[in-house]
Amino acid sequence: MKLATWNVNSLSVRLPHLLTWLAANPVDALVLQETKLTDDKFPHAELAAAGWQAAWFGQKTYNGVALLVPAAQGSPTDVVRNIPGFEDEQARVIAGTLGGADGTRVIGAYFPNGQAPGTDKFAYKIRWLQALESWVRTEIQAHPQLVLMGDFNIAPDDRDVYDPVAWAGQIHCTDEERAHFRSLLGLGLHDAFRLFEQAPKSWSWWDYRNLAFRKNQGLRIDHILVSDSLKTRVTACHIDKEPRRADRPSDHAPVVVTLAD
DNA sequence: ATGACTCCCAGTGGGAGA
Repeated sequence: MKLATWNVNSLSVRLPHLLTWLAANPVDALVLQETKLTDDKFPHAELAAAGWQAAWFGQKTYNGVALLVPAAQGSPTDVVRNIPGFEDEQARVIAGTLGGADGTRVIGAYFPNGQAPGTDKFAYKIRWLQALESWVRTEIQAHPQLVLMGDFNIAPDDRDVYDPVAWAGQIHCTDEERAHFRSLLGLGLHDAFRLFEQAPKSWSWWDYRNLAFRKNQGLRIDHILVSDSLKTRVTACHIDKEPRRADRPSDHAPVVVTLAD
């Protein structure tokens, strides 16, 4: 089984890239972030024509998430949009269960950016992280086979940052954000990427500016966390840089995890 | 260099992203 996450930075702009990627990477589930589409504009017909069914949850201009699975597969069940009990005007979370009630729980999330420590947006990021943690705690109890993946907007460690000195204490790299990432791990989740030896300077995002991709100056902020019971089945996890080389690419690359059946 | 690019909604500029 393969599961993946990708921040597409506008699904209307990136739909051709997405269809190309899906054709070459027939995953069992893909979560998208930053679709930037209201629900009435979600391209479900184009995806269906390519063999993919979807659940989606979006808004105008910002945010927006989706969960894609092959049309031949059973539809995800118990689909949840945003964090239950957490009032939020922003569309950031979509969850569904694959393979029936005792199957794999997939949570796709677009974590808040947070702008800068001390701002209202940072305070919102922290509140959102606290709400996510308490919800995921109960979700793992209900669904031991759980994966939490998406654009976390947190670089967990200095090795996930191209210039840790320049980024010290900056957004994505603050102690407070990193402590929340560790809190998620404390729920019994594991960073699938770090279960394996990886090349140094592995990033999932590169700024559009400054020739950052060409110079490989980026951050690893897109993650796949797997629960204890899934961890034993994980056989690989990689970042697919190929779509970042395309014309008009997203600034993020997909992350893919492979699990033994 | 408080930049650099890209997206969006707007509307001939500005906010947000990371």
